[in-house]
Amino acid sequence: MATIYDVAKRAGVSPKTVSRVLNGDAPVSARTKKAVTEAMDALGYVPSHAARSIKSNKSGLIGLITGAISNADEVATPAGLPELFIVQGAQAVIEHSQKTLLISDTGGRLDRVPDLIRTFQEHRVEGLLYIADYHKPLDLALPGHDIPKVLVNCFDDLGTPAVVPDDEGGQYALTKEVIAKGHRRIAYLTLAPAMEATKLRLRGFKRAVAEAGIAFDADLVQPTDLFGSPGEHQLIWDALDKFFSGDTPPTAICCGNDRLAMAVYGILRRRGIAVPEEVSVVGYDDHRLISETLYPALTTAELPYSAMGARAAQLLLQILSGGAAAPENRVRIGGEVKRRASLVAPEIQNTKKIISFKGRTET
Amino acid sequence: MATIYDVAKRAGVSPKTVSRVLNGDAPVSARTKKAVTEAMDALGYVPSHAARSIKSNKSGLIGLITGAISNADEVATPAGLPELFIVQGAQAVIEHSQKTLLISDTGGRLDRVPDLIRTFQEHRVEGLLYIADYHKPLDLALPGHDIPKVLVNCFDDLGTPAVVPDDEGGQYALTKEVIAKGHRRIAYLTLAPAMEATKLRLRGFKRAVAEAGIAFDADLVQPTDLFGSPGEHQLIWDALDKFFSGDTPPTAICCGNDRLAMAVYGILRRRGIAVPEEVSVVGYDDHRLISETLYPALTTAELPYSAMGARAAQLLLQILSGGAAAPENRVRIGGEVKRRASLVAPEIQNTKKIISFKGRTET
DNA sequence: CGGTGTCATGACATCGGTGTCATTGCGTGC
DNA sequence: GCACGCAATGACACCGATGTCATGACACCG
Repeated sequence: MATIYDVAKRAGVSPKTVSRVLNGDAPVSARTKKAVTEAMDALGYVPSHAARSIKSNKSGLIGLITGAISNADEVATPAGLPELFIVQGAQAVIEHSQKTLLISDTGGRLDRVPDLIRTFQEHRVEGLLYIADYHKPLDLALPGHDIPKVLVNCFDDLGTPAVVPDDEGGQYALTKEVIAKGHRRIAYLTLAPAMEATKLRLRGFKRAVAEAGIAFDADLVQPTDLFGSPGEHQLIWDALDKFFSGDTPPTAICCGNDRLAMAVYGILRRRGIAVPEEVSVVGYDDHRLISETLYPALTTAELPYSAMGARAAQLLLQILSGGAAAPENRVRIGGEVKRRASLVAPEIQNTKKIISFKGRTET
Repeated sequence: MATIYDVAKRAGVSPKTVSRVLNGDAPVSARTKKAVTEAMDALGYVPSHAARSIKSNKSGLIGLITGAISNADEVATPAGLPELFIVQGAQAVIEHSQKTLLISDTGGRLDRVPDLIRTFQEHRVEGLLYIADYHKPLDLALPGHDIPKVLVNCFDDLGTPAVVPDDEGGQYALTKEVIAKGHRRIAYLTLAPAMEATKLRLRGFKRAVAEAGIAFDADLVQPTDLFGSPGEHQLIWDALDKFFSGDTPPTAICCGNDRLAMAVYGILRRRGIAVPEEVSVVGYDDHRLISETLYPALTTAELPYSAMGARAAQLLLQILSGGAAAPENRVRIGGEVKRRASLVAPEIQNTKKIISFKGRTET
């Protein structure tokens, strides 16, 4: 690879002058500039990042640690793949900041994190984004005390800046939406009770129900945690069985995430219960691959991963530029309720169970 | 950040000796080694990658270009998210090679690729993996002639090494599986006809059908291309309508991908046709989020993205180490047929349409 | 006991850029 | 006509590592 010396020799100037043309930080005559530019083109010269950063002591790199790439085939992980949207959001912001994102993957193994951070340190990253696969307390002590960090989708109790989803607010808004349609008997198939998201969302669910003057019925809340395990479908089956064997079955079912809703669709079909004609179903996440493709399309609460990534990146850049020192160290990002065909008013349920195949119109 | 000089001063040795301890490339007395190690720990010293690479003229970096991260919410893209599994496969191999993967994202915009490659050149990447979002001819001329490259999920006509899925073989094997169950009337909802995958898979489908002595019925093949568009469900609905309004409706439906199969499940349910009791359904991709979660679970052909990524990375590393110059420049990777509940023999169809809700056992 | 080989270590140059300071040439004001 | 200022450029040191070569201290051999 050509160096600045090669360019200088070819253009008949000193290396320093080539440097000036590159950076435009000092006056260079038009003639000289032209000669240098031509020499650079002829040689295919590209400046060496390494040489620059060694002198300036600035790498222009932002490290990002995620398990998303390796978790991608881990159906067992509750949130699963969408974590990548966080990466996407961060990438979009970093891209506009003259910095380069260095993405590393844990390979799903937390014990690799220290190695990854070590590699980042070798590259002298200026800041670090740590992305958890789902909303939870940080599950390890991050080394690299001197690197500014922003946590995403997780949080610690040391005051490290963190960006998390507003799970309570999201489930609250979604439940309000269900209630607004007229539902009073609302079942809730939650994710694992120990999960942060489950705790927060259940709080939002209860708040919405209470505000509507509906008595909370614990029998209508069932955890279905064995995600991706062979017994999962059976667990959901049993939970639905409980709901529908009671005297007053629910007219709407909230699901812990869209994936769960997808399984519920299939099991309800086998059970002979039509969605949304006999029961409305809503999810959580707005995993569009699921929510938009399911038939009928799924009403769900958006898990604002992309916005979280973007916000975290902004926060980090702000910290790096010496900006306002963490005003609040945990930022909660809210998402929208996505209204689709799976949620309808209970009054119109049971009125159009027979749908003609032909002549049907798309809603 | 501490330098090798700081460490040397603290340990009372020369910088070169510290270097020797770091690299273990020359004998150092045990006493000295201990002093140096302690100094490094005390100062939190981490060697500078930039300084190393400037001297050795080796960056140890492999560039990877993908649109996966940004495409992640693009339901409209046929293959969509799974492209990430390619990244995962590559990552896993690179990780074991003492190299660091530099991942960049096109943001879905091909015109950004030259910029990304320029950034890679500044970092002096030693090789480049270019990953397309679905199997297709390379859609742009890649700059950076002097960088060894491997294409993944795409190919050009310049002889650049490429790793692609064996679409024909995959559909052939899957169709053979359907036929082996006893099906003779097999419908096929394809992806867009112009797609590479569609052409190849259709070839595999026809080959399997022909080998079984089944006459190819063009009416049973319907393209359903408007992916993710609002009219998509309608298009599938119409195609299914055609299939089932004939005299001898199909007993099995092959779908262009798992997402399509998911939509088919919902529409068949609305139509009152049970899967797999009345019709078997198979997909393509083995997008596990879908194939394992759908109820009943989906029989499908694996799109071996992870293996493709791994193979491509191996190939690139081999080229970098001056290994065998591209023996064959297009490597086709085959995937397995994943047998799940959605495909059953036609004889047993229609025999168990009524399933009791309770007492059911998981298969 | 002197020559020789090995071990352990350091001095110095070098990689590809950039910061600092010096130098040259030319127009301008008095 | 001379001092001065500014534009344009170059010489040189330096960033943090490592390669090359030299050096001093021993041990071993004849």
